[in-house]
Amino acid sequence: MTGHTQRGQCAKRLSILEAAAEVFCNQGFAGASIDEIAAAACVSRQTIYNHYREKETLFVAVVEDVMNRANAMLFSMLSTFPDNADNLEDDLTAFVVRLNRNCICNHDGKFLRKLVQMEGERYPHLFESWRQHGPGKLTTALSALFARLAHKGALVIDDFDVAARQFVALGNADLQMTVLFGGMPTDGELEKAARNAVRTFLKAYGRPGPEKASPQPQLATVSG
Amino acid sequence: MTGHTQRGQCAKRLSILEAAAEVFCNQGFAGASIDEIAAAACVSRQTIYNHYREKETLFVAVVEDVMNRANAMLFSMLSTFPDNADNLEDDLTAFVVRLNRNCICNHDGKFLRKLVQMEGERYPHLFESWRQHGPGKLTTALSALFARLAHKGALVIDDFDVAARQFVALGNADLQMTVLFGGMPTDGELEKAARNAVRTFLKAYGRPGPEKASPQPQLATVSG
DNA sequence: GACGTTTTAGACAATGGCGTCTAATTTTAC
DNA sequence: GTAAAATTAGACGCCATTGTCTAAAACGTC
Repeated sequence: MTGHTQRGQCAKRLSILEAAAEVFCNQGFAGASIDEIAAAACVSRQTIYNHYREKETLFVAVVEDVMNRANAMLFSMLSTFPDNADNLEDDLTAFVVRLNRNCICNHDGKFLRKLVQMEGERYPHLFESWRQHGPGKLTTALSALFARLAHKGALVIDDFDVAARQFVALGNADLQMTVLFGGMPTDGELEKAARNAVRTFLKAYGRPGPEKASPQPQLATVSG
Repeated sequence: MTGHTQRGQCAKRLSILEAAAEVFCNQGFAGASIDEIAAAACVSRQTIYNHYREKETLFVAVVEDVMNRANAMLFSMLSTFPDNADNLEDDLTAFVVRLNRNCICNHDGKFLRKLVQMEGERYPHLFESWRQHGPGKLTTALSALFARLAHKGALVIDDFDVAARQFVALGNADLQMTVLFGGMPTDGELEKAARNAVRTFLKAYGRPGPEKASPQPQLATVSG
């Protein structure tokens, strides 16, 4: 190894991280065994100890890895905000669908939620970082978006932060159980959930003006 | 033992269940040790094996015990619904405060949430029962309440089930992080969160009629 | 006070996981 | 091709935990 190391290592590393994420997620930190991780990664136990000093080191590395992926995904999502106020309902709906699919209900989202619940108190620094870069970034960005839209007159909002948190909460309202048990909703469920969420959000915060926010005022909602 | 057994046992049983709940919640099933539970319960290890055949038996008993308490609490809450439409905002707010304090953010709520996340896949029957008797009962009851209120003309709702889920989701929107990390919000936070939730809910579903739903249309919201 | 039950402390074997070590083998770099 | 580095399988010591067992103590009831 003459300096820039990585290559054969890299494949093994990724294999280990992936397998460890799976096993930690299913068994928890205490329940996960290094041997099981090694087997799942098709790697010898010693190789794991070669890369990570001990079980805890591996665990922290796994969490950081998943967090990085999740953060990158969130960041790429936040750059696709709807910025003009035409088609606001459809744009927001599409955003919620993608947010739920790519950040909340996906593999990494499930992993982080489980881990925060299970080991959050044991690694406060790790999960404080998650909070800031995940939910924190999301609500901050949403808050800014809503401020822009309110400035344009497309929304009527008194507290942008509250509205942002409520937006996220509404986006998950119909998926709570699926999400809690780790399932992935179907495309249809994602679509329905997002539509219900945005419809209610706009009923509460949409401009009351030209009666355009909700096209069919009294039609039955797509039920969950 | 002359027939109806229980008495000295009962105290020990409760002590064991309480301690086990604490330890299981903090360490997870795999991480919890019988000795630690015994020590926390001020009981010898053999006594535990005397009441519960093995670790898993104890675990199931603990979950069922907590679920029963939580269900009883929820049931008592559901009987205190606001039923008349005057003071709807205040009544709903008070309900959300109590719901969050007594069912969502309290000890048992935290325990069940953690356990559902951690071990839900390993005990599907147990947690299906939780889902039905907990969140299921809650949204059903809320749905019925909203139907009554809509019938009276106090609310305008197209899909009662969706509205019920959204109501719960909004009630937690401002507390997500506190709840996730197992903390108990202060009274002030509970009050603010509930008020924000109900205000938004009524903006979306309140009768638009005599401009009474939101007393100060454009005043700043109590921010979270 | 006597008897049956429950509890207790501790010893005990069995299991399984962690982390180390070694010697052989494979991969990589040059 | 050769040397350095990485990987592997497996054995090993160590420790924690589970669940059993036993003999003594505490308890409750009559």
